[in-house]
Amino acid sequence: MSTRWLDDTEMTAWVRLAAVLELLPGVLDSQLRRDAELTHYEYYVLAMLSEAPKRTLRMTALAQRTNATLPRLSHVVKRLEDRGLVERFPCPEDARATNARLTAPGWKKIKATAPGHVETVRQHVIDVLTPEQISQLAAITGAILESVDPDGNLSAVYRR
Amino acid sequence: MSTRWLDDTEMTAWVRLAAVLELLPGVLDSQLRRDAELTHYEYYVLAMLSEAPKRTLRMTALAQRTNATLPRLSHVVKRLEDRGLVERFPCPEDARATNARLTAPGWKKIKATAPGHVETVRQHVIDVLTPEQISQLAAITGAILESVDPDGNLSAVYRR
DNA sequence: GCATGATGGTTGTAGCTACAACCATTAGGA
DNA sequence: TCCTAATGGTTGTAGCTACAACCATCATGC
Repeated sequence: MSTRWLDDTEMTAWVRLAAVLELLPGVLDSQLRRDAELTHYEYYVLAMLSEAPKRTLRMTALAQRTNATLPRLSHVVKRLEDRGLVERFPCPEDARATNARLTAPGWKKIKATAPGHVETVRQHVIDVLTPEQISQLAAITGAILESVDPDGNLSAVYRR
Repeated sequence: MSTRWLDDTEMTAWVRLAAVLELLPGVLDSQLRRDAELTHYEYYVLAMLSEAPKRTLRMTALAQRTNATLPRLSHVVKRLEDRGLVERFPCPEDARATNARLTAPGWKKIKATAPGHVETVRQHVIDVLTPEQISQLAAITGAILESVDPDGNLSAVYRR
């Protein structure tokens, strides 16, 4: 079976997407590390908790919302717990499960950090695109996510 | 100064892009690790060398083409050298510089690996998009790269 | 010539992630 | 009532990346 290579247009799109994949996370990480001593992933964990009812989520649900595996989340939450930004406690309804809850310092942290982070996202993504392009980007990334994660095991959030 | 928060459309686009940033690299990495014992970044290094004249590039040029910092590249090339896929030698014109060259086994490796990798890229990105969306993606990622890397210090490749 | 700064690259190390192994609890049958 | 499989989560460890420190060479001005 012969390979279907990429044509020029496809190659341009892919090479640029690959570059974004490589560079953008670093930009987000370094702003957050500099201003808040958080990685982008840690920020996302705090942000998802801050929007949840009672600022509490089960580990599995939190992993799904943050597009991560459970082992990764477990390590990250432990570190956040050591820093006093999050606390864990056993789930009353299911003894297997663990709940993660944002603490008061965690809430203050995310409140203080959000504006700078949103500004960074605007600067490098949103504000460099036209409104049409923003809609296009949502459709394109939606299609990619469908194929990367067809069952929505991770990232339930991106579905409308 | 008050924060300009994201509206619904902007938020959808950003959340999905963030999910792609988190999930797609893992998909690419695991295919390559499974089929060729290479990370996506290592693959890219070999691929850029394979397209260069004499399959040779200076470390700085290679770092630029692969969107990486020099320290990162240096570590990766050392590992590839240990595996016999790449070799390094001092640059004749500038004694400060180092050239990296693809070896014969490295050439065979990239030749054998490329079809499977292209297939993965097609499956998860190219083939899930319409031709219009592929053009849109190139424009969108181009704009993002302009802001992330305005001087083209990294990633000179994405420029037309 | 020879300082001084810029350029090109390597190395050491701390910290995060992936993967696999593992344990506890729950659910579903027979 | 067990037995088994599935679910929910944690832990250990190897391996990669980021950051800073470092060294050598080149270029410039005087």
